[in-house]
Amino acid sequence: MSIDDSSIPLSRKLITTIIKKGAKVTETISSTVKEQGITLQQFNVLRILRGRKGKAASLQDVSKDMIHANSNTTRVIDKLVDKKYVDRKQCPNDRRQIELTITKKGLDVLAILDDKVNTAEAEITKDLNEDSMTALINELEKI
Amino acid sequence: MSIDDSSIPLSRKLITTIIKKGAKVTETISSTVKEQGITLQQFNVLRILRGRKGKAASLQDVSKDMIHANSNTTRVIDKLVDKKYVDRKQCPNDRRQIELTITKKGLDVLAILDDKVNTAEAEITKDLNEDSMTALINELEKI
DNA sequence: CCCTAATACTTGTACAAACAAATAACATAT
DNA sequence: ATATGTTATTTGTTTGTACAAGTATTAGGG
Repeated sequence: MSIDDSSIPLSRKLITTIIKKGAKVTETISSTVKEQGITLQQFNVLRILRGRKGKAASLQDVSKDMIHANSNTTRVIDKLVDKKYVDRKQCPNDRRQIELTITKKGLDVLAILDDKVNTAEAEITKDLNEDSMTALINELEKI
Repeated sequence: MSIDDSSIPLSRKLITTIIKKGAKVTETISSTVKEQGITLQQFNVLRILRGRKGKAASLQDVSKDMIHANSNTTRVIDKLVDKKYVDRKQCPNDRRQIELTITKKGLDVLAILDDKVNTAEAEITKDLNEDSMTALINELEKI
């Protein structure tokens, strides 16, 4: 029973692997963006806002693309506003909503990080070719 | 440029997928073990100790198999000792070390959770066959 | 209009993780 | 024996996450 791993269901092995690799990748990218003093969550928000190309986003718009979407989104954005990477103002049409836009300063930070993150990502996936990556993505999407 | 995703490197797409799926799987298993009032970290420690089949483990032994191995391991174990799921005593040969063993009560909790976790894991991987899972594990190990 | 419900966001609190420093016990060299 | 360094574990502090409740604004039915 402990001679090999045959007693461990394959699904458990896969799930353990996904959890561990997820944690490893998260930590690698986190430490990369931390060089510019931001967290992975903050980095993701900045990228989401940049992706809107000037169009304002509400808090919900941002939340739904985040990994841990919840009430803490407000506080993640607080930090970005403090750093002047994001502008937040009340939406005139619906005063419950907020309008979020990335600032020039925010874009500058992203520009610096783009290269470093690309490099980190390439390093992580260096032992995989394009076909492997495509296959991995497709299979992981079934989970 | 925004008509399809061709401007996004494949490695980034893969890494985003791994991070998201890792978070999703972590949350699913976490909420399963929470039914018995323990966290995923505590659950992992219990399984590590069970795997030693009576042989005592030091804090380091446990730490090196944990996902977030660090100083907080002490506090994770504190909780398990409080719940009487784990015994902790000083090692007589080297009084710096501690000897950790799982109690009957700890084994009982694991027995209850085994079924539930197996079910959750099977549910997560239900759209994958054995070959896909094996392939996934092998490819993920390259990361 | 007024009341109730729904929506959008914020705040409070408890718990967990990251990072750094501290304590205690042992090992080695003198 | 004593000082020095190393190992094993613990503690302190700050930041991040989960969960629940609160506030403000709008929408819709009478």
